[in-house]
Amino acid sequence: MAEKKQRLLLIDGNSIIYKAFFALPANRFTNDKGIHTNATYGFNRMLDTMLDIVKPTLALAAFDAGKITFRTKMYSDYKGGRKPTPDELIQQFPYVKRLLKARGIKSYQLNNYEADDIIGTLSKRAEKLGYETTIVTGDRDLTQLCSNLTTVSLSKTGVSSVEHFTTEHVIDKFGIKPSQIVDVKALRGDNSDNYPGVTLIGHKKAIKLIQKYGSMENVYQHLDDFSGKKMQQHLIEDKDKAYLAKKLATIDRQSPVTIKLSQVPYLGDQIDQLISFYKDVGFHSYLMQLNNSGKISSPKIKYTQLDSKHLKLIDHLNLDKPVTFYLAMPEPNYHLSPFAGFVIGQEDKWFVSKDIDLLNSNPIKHILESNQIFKNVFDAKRTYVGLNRLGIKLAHINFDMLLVSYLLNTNDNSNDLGKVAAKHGDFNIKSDEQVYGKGAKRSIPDDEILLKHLVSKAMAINNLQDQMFSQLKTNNQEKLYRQIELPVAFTLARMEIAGITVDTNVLNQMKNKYTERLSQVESDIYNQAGEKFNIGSPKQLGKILFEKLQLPVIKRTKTGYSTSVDVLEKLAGESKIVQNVLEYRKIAKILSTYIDGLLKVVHSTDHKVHTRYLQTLTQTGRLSSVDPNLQNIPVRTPEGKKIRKAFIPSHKGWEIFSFDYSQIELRVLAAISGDRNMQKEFAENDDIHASTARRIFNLKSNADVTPNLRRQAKAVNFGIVYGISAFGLSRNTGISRARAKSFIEKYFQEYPNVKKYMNGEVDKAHKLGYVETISHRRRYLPDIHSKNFHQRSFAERTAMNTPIQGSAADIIKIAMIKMERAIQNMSATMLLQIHDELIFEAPDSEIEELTKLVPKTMDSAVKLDVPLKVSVNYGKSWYDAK
DNA sequence: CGTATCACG
DNA sequence: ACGTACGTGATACGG
Repeated sequence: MAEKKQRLLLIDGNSIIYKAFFALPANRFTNDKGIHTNATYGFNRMLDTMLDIVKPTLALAAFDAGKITFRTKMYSDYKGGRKPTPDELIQQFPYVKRLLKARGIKSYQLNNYEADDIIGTLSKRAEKLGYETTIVTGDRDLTQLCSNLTTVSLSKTGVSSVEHFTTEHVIDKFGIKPSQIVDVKALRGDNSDNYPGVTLIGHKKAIKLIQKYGSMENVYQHLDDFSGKKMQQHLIEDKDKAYLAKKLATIDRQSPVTIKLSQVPYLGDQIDQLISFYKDVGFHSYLMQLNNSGKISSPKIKYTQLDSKHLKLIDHLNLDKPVTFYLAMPEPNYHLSPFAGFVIGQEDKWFVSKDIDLLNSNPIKHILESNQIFKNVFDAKRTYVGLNRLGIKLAHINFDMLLVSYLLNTNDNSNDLGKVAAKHGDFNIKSDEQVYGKGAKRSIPDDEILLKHLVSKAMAINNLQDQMFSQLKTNNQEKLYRQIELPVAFTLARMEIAGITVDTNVLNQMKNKYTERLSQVESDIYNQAGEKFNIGSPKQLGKILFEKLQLPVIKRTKTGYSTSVDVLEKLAGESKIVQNVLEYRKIAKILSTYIDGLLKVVHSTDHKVHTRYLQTLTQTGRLSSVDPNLQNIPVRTPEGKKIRKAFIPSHKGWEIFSFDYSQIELRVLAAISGDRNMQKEFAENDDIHASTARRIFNLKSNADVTPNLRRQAKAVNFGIVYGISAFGLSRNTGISRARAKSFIEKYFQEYPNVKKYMNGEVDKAHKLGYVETISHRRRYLPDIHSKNFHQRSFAERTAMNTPIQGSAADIIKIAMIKMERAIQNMSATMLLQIHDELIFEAPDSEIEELTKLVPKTMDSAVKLDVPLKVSVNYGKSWYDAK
């Protein structure tokens, strides 16, 4: 019987690890211990690709042994002048070697030799035995080893894609045979390895010569061919260099490699080692992949499929302990999503069904609505809204896994239970994308797969609660969770359900008016440009403005000319077409985003829009709003502001109310910095920007402050809140850098504790790795240690800004919870939150009460050393509530 | 699916 | 010398 065909995979360890390091952003890949893992991750990606292609029977990874090799003895400057290997990469060598071992691949190095020589020697031995060899490297020079049995796979910039070089491919691509690569290098040298070839012979000329003469030596046999040319002289003078270069470039295929091919079988993944390795470095996606590959025996999922005849089984649950519940809605928009099924249970008792009607039967309904029985869920708000559609009032939540995960680390803001579970060490849950598919292929899978998936989710919620709660306690975040985030989830759910009424007639009338205005401006622009083009395409617009019409280029983007407002505004003075483009943009934006966009999402049944607040997304603790976003409805321009006329009360004889915190972020700053001067100004109800102007411009009293000075001071106050720099301030206000710098210095003199606060937050971020708000909401800032100036500066500004923006977010959340309780006996309804502003609707009869009650509740939400101020407006539409 | 632009606090 | 203001979402374009 013929012996089994052997396939050998040889890995150029050093080369691949370097390539991976520079291909993937180092700071995107850091584990909990702060160790970079980008090269390790990239290396593993390469392994996946190569193992899949080659399916090796033998495998070895070769590494350089050190700086001193036989080549440095020949030529001391060999590889001289290279930058030292970055620390972040050196750290990863032990990881990569452990990874290789866990994946069943031996690592090998040899004193005095480079990885290339080990690979050259072993591939030669393999050829003699008739083995197929694949060499994976990032170094082109190794293509000199190509033969009919040996392929060189060169990894490209993206780590996992490779280009396979066979003998034919080398000839095709380089125009010479593999063995002639060293001849080319003999003539041209190698800059990166720091040895010269022949003066004035570069890559192209060297190839031409070798194509003609076959080898470097043969070029020297025919020196006469070059008589009379400069090149002859160079060839003669640099002959020694050329011969040395050839020696340096030639891979030693007879090196004293001690390991035998029979000693490097490819063993395949060593599952236990690999799991512990992936856990140590934090490769969650690989753990999930391993899990889904079926290579790990996952815990048995035992469940009972429930039907209407067997609801009695639920009585076996211990209702003194929390019951875990999961409601499956495959679409992101839970106001509209169909229901796919549900799970209810605890510990080792799980009941699952696709029959949603069962939820309205007892004892399930009773359990969900009970104020005595604790429930565990993933995303309380989503679950509440879903159940509300079925007429069930979810109450008494103990553990919301999504919310807790977000509070523990705002960076982990995935909404997928499988991914969140993996972050907390449970790798047995598939992501929804894996189960339902994505894009056009999305569908509900077969019952067995679906039900198992749902049960596995509920089990993860059940299994992770203790561990995640204990972390919450360690972080001192229990109050934040139980008294702010969890209650506000329900407040938000009820606001979303309430929705806000939209008068589509108003929008449709605006649509007609603006469409006509847009086509007028459009034809003006075409006339002024002398041709038709797509005004909405920055590329085409740039061509017209900066090439055809020769307007001065003020700013560029990565891809071409910038045509953003600040650029166009600078050009508007000299050009009518630019004014028209600005007008066109403004109207087009209102039409597409606000008129058409809103009309698309108004529910036909109740004439309302029901936004969804994302409670676990932002890094600061703010909410965001989607589908539609009601936190960015226009207000700054008269044309845009008219959109607000479409937002009206849901009943005749009602009003829309707006309650605004005035300068809440500056007040928070005054409070948490403890700056007496700023506190005093707020206590005395001064115009804060005027007071700032008085201070930085050395005026006697606020009465001396001109509108222009006040405007500049206001900009400085904004800058302070954002984590100021002179550069940022000058850029944003148009004042000189020097002037901006002097403003900031004076500001810090006048408000000394603000400066102390800023420095203190940056220090905290350095020492602890995070900053926090007044309610202990945390934001981790790994980039604070970055060596990259840009990234580090950003982390520093974030350290200053997050406690301010985040504490303001805490305050309004507290106010919302209190507000809901305060109006529970009124008809008034809270509808929207826009960061520092709450929108209500209420009957005329409640105007007086509400306009007193809301500000009182909002300004007493928390106790600060600074008063909070709330302004009130109301009217027949949101537009009129001004 | 990434980039540019622009809407809000 | 370096060279960014903080936090979001929706839309249109174009590869």
